[in-house]
Amino acid sequence: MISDLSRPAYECAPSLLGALLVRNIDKFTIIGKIVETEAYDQSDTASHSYRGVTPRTKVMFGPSGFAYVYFTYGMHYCMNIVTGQVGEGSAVLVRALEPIEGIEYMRMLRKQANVVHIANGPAKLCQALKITRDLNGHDLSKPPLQLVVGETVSAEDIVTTTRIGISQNTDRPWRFYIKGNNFVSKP
DNA sequence: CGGCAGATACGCT
DNA sequence: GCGTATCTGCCGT
Repeated sequence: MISDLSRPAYECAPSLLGALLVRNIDKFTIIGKIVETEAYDQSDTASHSYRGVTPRTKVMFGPSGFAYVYFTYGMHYCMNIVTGQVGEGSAVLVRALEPIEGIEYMRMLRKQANVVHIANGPAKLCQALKITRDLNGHDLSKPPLQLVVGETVSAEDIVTTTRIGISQNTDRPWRFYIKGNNFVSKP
């Protein structure tokens, strides 16, 4: 079983490092290890959930263990894992994956030969795993996209920093990544 | 490799 | 209208 996702996002985010995302597309299986995450919650002006429930953000307020996929910049998808209690509006943004299986398939989807650049960013990994709006609200305990237990990352191998790409609450230390991992977006 | 512009749709003011 | 939890290509060093 995956770590308890009913906890606050800033606690789940570091504990999700090392977990695996398993994606089934037709007969192919793609697996990536989570190496970088960020926490967002309702008390946070940088979070989509800050202004309450809307059609777009309602998944964030639902039960934990579901996928919140949003579209931004007119062309990119990003994927979150919903955390916390029902009604709380919190989630963990998956910012980077280390490709484990199905690398050739990911290369094709990304049109990118260099493995390091296949999934080292939130929109890149959605391209690599073919994650779109269809998977918004998907239960991550079931195919075609599952969150499963991977390696355990010890606390001393987790680096904590401020978050990337936001203009509010930039001082919150809510970004986490695996120390020394080459597939992190910005080490 | 670092910095910058451009792409481009949609939710919310 | 405006700003966006981003990426890529193009430029200069």
